[in-house]
Amino acid sequence: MSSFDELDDGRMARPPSLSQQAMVARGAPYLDGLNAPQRQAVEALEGPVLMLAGAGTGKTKALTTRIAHLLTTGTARPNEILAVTFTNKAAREMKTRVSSLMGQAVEGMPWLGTFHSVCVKLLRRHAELAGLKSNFTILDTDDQLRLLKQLVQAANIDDKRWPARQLANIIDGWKNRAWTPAAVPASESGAYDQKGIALYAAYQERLKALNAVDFGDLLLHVVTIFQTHEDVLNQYRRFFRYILVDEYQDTNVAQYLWLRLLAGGHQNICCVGDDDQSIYGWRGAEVGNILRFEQDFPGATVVKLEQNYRSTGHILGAASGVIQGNQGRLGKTLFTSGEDGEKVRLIGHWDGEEEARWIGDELEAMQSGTRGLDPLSLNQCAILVRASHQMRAFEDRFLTIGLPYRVIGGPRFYERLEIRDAMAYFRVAVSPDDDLAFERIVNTPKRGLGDKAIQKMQIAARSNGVSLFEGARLCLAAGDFGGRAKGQLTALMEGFGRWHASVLLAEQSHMELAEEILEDSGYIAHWQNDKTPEAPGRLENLKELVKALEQFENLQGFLEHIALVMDNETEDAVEKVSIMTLHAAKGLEFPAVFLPGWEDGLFPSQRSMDESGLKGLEEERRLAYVGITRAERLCTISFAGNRRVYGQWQSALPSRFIDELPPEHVDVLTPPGLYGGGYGAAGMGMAGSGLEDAVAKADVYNSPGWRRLQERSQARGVSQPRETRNLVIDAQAVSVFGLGDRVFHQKFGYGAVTGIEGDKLEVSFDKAGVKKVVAGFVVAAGAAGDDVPF
DNA sequence: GCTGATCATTTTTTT
DNA sequence: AATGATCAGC
Repeated sequence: MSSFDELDDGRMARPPSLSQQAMVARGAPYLDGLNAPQRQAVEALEGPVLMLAGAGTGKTKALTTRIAHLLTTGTARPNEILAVTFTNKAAREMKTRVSSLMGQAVEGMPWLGTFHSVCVKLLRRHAELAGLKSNFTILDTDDQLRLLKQLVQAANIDDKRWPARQLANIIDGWKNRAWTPAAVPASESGAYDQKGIALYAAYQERLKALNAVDFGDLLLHVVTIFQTHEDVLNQYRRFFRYILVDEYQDTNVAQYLWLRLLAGGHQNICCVGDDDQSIYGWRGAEVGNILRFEQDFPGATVVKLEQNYRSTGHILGAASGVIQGNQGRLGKTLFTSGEDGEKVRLIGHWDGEEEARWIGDELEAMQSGTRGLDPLSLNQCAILVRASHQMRAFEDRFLTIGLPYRVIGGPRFYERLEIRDAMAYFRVAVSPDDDLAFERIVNTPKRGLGDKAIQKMQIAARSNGVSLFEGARLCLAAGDFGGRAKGQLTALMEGFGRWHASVLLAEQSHMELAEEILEDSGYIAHWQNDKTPEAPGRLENLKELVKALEQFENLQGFLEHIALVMDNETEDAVEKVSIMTLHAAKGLEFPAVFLPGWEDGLFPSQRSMDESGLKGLEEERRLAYVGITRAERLCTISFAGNRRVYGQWQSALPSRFIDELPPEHVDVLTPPGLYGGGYGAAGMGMAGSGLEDAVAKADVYNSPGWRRLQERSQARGVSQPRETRNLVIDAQAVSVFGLGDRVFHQKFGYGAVTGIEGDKLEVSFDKAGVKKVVAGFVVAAGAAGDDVPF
């Protein structure tokens, strides 16, 4: 195990060097660029500090300057500062910015990293206290799931009725709350058909036997060690003299306990966060942590950063209006000294495809500059969606018009099948007793080893108390396999014998070794023989994987890195518009932002509201706030009346969040396609404009939500399109339908009303079957719809 | 043991 | 609509 040099606490009191004293005396230059609250947050070095930093208020600047200040004044040395973030990206950015503030590379800030990477370091030092060896492996969610599935099946549970995935979520939830199996409260005993707690215990036993941990364990084990070994805890309380925490609103209970334990002595903890940007509640984050900070750390200095340097006045106004709908906020009011800029634009569309089409056109127009705005490059534009399935409409559209785009946070490189297979090969080569990895690839490519064969190996392994790898060897020796299986498995085992020796001796470069493994195991050939269209891409990815090895000393180092750093940031020279989820957008900013899909049920997400009620709705609202505040200059919100979800057409009302936008900050755009000629025909290039479309679309624009918008725009003197005025059906028309009425729907055709629930109708359509539709989207047959030819 | 066909399922996801 | 999982048949 490595020495404790990073943790040297031998010289607690050190006089600042002369240069440091001189620096303090003349006022450090890095402080000059700060506003008053930022400066206060930077200079309050001792004791607990809560920095409430609204979106775009320069929180990273304050945080990094604080670190620089700690170092420059000689208050702390680099290795005495514990600074934790949630993402590798955030950690990297902090490192870079501290370095540039200091005017030199920061030598060893060994404890600036993600919660998980810091915990890995700690756990490797004290693995034995958690019943592990210090070279434990870190399982990803895939391994975790396969392991749980085995346990579920071993317990004779019908994994159809009780999916392993569900158990994984339950266990993750418990770990997030820092509950070991013994500590799970009785109130949870009903989980997973009463068997949850027992399976959790069995799972932890298996992990220990495998010398492995999952992501949740990294924190849980360290917290447990701190709680049960006071000497260890006290040691670290002395080492980490100053603690800084980024995105505090996203901490879960385990992380909270971890921080409280470490800060328990000196209380030199500075937490930065924004309760209005807490959007990971479904992942165990507790907004309560930040709301309770002052009780948890009495005497805390609370600093609010409210001056926004990112967005225009209208954008901030719209965001503030929306977030005000939430209860129990700590309450910040963002302001800017900049200009009001463009109002937030709001536009409704007939369906998701039209929404994508319109945004595509807008993006093209913006590149040459519109509305007096400077031309924007695609790199400066982003489309932020609630759910990833919304991305497809945009991808389809952008591919057809040849608009370059990049999807952020999509399927990640290291999560791809072929990469995971290859890494499993590497894992076995490094540690042959990595059972999960061995099991993954023992029959990939096909070696004639099916379930039965693997079962034999497992029995052999378990009854002899050895690894699966040794179990396979025993089975071979016992002559359990014949024919093809025997030959191929023998070859594979011999291969691993060679490769493992090569890892130990390090006689050849690890890149050569990696290539040899993939080649000689037949894995490359496996994809070369594969006729599916994605096979060439997979081979390409494998090449890239080997290339990525270059940056590492050896395979072990690579695997360690990969377990914790799964990001796939590919900087691209080509200008592209970014498409990502709202979650992925947190912390980013763009001059122009599009927020499509603001429909009730999609955003706010129905599921979120069903599962978490008001809490869920408030988290959705914070997501809306995060979305709007990503925009610097232009923010465009849109919704579609109809959308295809899981292959079925569904109608929806505009999001309730749209009604929460303060009208004075919003510009309601005229519905496209409603002009006979003009914009609709020329600009949109749409088929079927004119009366036919106007009649059909009148239904959408007659929905209650849309009518509210119309009223709003009318009130502000914006004229609505000529055609719609004549076609607006009175509000009562919505409730006019009765059971048995014949109705017409644009997508589903004619049908009869079979049920009424509030503003929703159940309609039995002649061709499309029974569907639930919003009353606003159907027309009484014999009224407007009948005369329209389709 | 492997392959193809049918059937059910479908959020957001820092590590 | 598309993907993944399971099951029947070879």
